[in-house]
Amino acid sequence: MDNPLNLPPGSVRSNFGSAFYARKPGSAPTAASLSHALPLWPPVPWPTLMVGKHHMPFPTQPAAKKLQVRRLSPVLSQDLPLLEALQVAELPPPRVQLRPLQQAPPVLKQSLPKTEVPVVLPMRATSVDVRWNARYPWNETSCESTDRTSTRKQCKCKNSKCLKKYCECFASGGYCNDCNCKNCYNNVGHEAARQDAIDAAMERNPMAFMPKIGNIPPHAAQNREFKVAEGPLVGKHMKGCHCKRSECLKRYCECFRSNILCSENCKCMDCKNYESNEDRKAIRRITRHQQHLVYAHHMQNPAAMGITGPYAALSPAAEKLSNLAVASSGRDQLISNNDSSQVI
DNA sequence: GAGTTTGAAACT
DNA sequence: CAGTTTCAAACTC
Ligand SMILES: [Zn+2]
Ligand SMILES: [Zn+2]
Ligand SMILES: [Zn+2]
Ligand SMILES: [Zn+2]
Ligand SMILES: [Zn+2]
Ligand SMILES: [Zn+2]
Repeated sequence: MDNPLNLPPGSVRSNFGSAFYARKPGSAPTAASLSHALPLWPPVPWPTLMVGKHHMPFPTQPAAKKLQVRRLSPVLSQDLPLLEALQVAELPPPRVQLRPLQQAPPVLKQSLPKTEVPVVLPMRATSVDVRWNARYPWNETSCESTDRTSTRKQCKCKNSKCLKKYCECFASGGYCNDCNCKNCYNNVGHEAARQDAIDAAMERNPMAFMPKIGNIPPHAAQNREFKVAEGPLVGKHMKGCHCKRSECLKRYCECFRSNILCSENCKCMDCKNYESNEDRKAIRRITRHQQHLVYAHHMQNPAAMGITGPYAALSPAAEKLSNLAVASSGRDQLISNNDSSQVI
């Protein structure tokens, strides 16, 4: 969505490989990594892997998981098409393919602070969500909002020209569109510079524009049902987070903001983003509640939402709840007890 | 709205 | 690779 103009989108699809390779014939490292990466990737971006370690604080199981997977080639061919269908995403296109398409969709933007749903694609097939970048969860579930609102957040970059991954628009492979950035080069008027930036980012990290969250659902994928909305979490962050102070229960954590549990890929400290954690459950509960409130509010007065903080648009009641959540996560005592019963 | 905190991305 | 700096979002007040 949002990629208005341009589109690079396609990229994802079938052309991963080509895209990668396409660019600089020269870069050795890149090529090397890619080559080995390629085989695995095509379809679902991150097939699976697993393993690992993870220090789970408690007994809980690693939520994460174990999945196994296998399959490679066969999948490839199949999946590709699927992916293509589902995803519309955008990826920075290799230079070659740029297409000047134009026009930007209307895009509506906005939404609540939204939580990001990781998404699950209910639909057809397969799978997974692929979000291009955890930093930007825009993904909306297809069913839900798909049509309308293509939610996208507007960046407010000031020093990066929106040509570094610090910019969420750029990081997600999209162009800035109706953002509040300054000195923005992430637009069709600066295509050359943008492409150079893409190349540079890819050179630093060949997987720079690959989805950060991989799902893995061999079987899950096949079962359409899944838990559609909400569920906690399907998928895992491929690089894992490295949080030190947020306990992975604040949006500073990419796993948390993508609504997925931390996995063995994460190297976080004092992580509470694991299945059995009570603080996490409480927060999720509240978040959900907020969404409802917000949604309701939104319905009433669409114009109301703002840009402000996460809870800004919430009704007072919601705000209180959110505060409560925060407090609880912190360390207070009461929280947990109070909720003794519930949760998810 | 200004100021602080946070962790990814970039840089050395 | 580790350590540091930069950056913009998330959060706080
Ligand atoms: Zn930007
Ligand atoms: Zn932008
Ligand atoms: Zn911009
Ligand atoms: Zn984390
Ligand atoms: Zn994590
Ligand atoms: Zn964690």
